[in-house]
Amino acid sequence: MGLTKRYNPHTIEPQLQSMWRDSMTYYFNQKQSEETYIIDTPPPTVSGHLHLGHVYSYSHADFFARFWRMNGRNVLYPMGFDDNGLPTERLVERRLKMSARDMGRSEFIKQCQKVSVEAEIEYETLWKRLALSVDWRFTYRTIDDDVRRISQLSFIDLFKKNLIYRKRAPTIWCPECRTAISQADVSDMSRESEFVTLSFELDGHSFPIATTRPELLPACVAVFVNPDDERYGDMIGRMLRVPLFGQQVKIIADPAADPEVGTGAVMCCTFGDTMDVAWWRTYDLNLIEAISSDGTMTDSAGEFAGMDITTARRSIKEKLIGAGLLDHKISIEQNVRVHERCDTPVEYIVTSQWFVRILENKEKFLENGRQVDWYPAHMKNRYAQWVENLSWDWCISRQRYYGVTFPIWYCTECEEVMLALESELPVDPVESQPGRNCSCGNDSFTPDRDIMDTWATSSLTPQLVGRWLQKSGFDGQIFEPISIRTQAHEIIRTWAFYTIVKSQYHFNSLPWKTAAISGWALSPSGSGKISKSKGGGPLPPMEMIERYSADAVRYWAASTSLGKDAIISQERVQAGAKLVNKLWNVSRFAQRFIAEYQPGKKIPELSPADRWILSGLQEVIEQATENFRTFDYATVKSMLEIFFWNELADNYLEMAKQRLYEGENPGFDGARFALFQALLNIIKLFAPFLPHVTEQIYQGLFSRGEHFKSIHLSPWPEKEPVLIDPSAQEFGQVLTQIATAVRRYKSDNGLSLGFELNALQLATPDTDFRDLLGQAQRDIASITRVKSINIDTKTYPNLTELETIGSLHINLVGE
RNA sequence: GGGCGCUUAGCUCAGUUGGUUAGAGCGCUUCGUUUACACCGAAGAGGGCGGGGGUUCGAGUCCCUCAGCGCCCACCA
Repeated sequence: MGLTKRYNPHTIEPQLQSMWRDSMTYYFNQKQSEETYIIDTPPPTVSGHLHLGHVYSYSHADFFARFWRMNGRNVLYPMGFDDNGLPTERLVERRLKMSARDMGRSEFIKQCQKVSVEAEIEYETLWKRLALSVDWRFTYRTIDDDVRRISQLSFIDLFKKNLIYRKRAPTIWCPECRTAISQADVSDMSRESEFVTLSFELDGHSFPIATTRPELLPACVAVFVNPDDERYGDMIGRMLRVPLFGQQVKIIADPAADPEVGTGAVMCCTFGDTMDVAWWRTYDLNLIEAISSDGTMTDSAGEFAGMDITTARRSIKEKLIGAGLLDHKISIEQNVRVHERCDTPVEYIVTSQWFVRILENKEKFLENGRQVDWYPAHMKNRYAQWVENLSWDWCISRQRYYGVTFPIWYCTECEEVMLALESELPVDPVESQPGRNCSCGNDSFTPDRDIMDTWATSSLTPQLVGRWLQKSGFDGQIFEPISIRTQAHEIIRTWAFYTIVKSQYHFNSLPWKTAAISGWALSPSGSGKISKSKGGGPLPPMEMIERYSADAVRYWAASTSLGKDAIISQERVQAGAKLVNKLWNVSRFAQRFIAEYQPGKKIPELSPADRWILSGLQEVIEQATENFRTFDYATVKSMLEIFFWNELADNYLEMAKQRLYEGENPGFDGARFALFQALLNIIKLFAPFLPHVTEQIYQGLFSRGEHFKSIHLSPWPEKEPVLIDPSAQEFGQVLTQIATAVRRYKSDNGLSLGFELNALQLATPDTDFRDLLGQAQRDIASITRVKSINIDTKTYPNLTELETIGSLHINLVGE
């Protein structure tokens, strides 16, 4: 099969994708005994729209998959979909403009499933079009039965190991989503806020206290001052009267109260922030719940009961002003903690939730983090810092609907937990009953109606991928660390951390040996000029692929190294498209000489140019391989590009052309051999990045000789030590410089590069140098288009001097 | 407040363990249809590597320091 004149990615790419699918190119071989390479790639969560950030980091995983596959590993590269949980729920609520509560549990779940399926199709279509070399037979969905079974089993295992507990306690709460959330679900948001100073009352006198949250006055249970604050020294232990609400609260001294802030006295409410929670615990204070789980004020707020938080704050302030109890207010920039899924400020309210014990094992998790190889290495710090700063156990229960249910019921008599049996999993406790008696003899139970945090399930992806407990999968079960986790940096604190937790608790092992952390793709809009000059933001991934090709988009994704954020750049994608085209054209040029050719065992006689390019090739093979092993795909890509374009295409081919065109001549075999080797190896090295064009070239020129059905199943290049020749590489530089000197002459004189010059004189007193130049006569003549080359010991008068390189003088004869 | 990363041509980025005149792509200038390619080729212009100090025969490359940007974490009455 020959190469067509033009390479059209829009038709070829889908054709190749079908071919790979039909010939099961990316299948993991379950029977094969070769070393496996198992990839734990993020199951994307339903987000509503796909962007190039997805393409960016998933491409990186695919580079590794393809590299290791060509290196003989039996690669298992599955895809998953994290369809359960709040992201899907939020999306459904947004789309239908209706809350889950209003829709009803079963209808809502139905809608979530529908949206999940649609989103998954969209993802799968994109992944396939991008040519991720996924084995789609192993796809998992976090809402599927077998995944729910594993997730519930995980719960039961943790329960039996006493690593999980249920407790009624202050919990981080999202009033918008009306569920408990975990520390990891919280992020910061900066906003304008009003810091007001209120008059508390001490023995008939005003006692000013500043706060941003006057609506919490009904929940005020104490006031704290710093023990060293002279203003308050004699007031400690006395009682204050809370404005408007009238309850009496004690003044307590605690070093955490900062004399510099506000009036130095701070009210403690149950609960305004984590400090309040800590004080409440330490001093065993009263509990007054001012805010209910739906984000409205409770009866404790008296006339303000039922108002939402913002309205209550405003109303209470107005009332305070009216009563002359609000001294003054100032505007401040305040950082508030918000639920990252909806940006709603979180509250701390007392509820019963399930927690996984993580605080007591921080040290172990830090140790495990140190044992993982992080790429880039500094991502390890990010993990460590998160673990060190953890201050809550992992709350895994959510008062939501679409997710994995807890496999438990509570006895209506003694409230003891009844676990489902492993054989019953997956189970929805709302839909069934234990069918056996509680240890107290009672046979009536209430189900746990919550669902699990989505991370409680996705933290098991190494086990899902490893087919934990599935007899239908591999022989045996894979619990040992799998090869690699690829993910972006923002979910180190969630996905990476929780995965380490689960593997530790279930198997006392690491989940994976290596974590490769990608950065983000950033929109160019923030950086000014680019978006202005090109108009508008980045294209959606599918449009980008359609406009330029999947290979071109992948090229962009390979252009910024692991861990770094990449600006989305159409220019960069375009450069990828040009590279694809160049690869095609070089191959079309080569086709004429190597289509029927198969190099023999014996290396033919090589010209200096042949030796130069072949030695350079060995160096590229070696360095590309080394860099790929340390996940530095970006260096590999750029090194290949320079070698291919600047050295092979721009210079070597010009040096070899004469010998190639002439056919049977003493230099022909060498040129053909070098061209064959260089091109075959280059397309193999490019294959992980540009799977389509390299495959098409391989099918056209090389597969017949190599006997592999796909370049992606062919072996990765290995360097040939006999072809390594440092002096040839040095001399290659000289050849290039001679070419440049002549090209400059033509350029300066407005001559075409094809213009035939009569004679070139190369003069040097160095005998060995002259000998080499003699061997390279045809190489030089070919690239310079000079009819004759005179090699002399010294220059003569009346020559046009073009360049001097060391002892070598390059002169033009008689023009 | 703590941590991490970044700061190299107009733009987007490479610059290995410190070593000759700092690189690429895009953009720009001039020129050019050579039996692969105008999605091309050639020749150029353009930066002295954020500021300052130091180590060294020699530093984008190591050390100190300052500044700006970004991210993470903490605080956030």
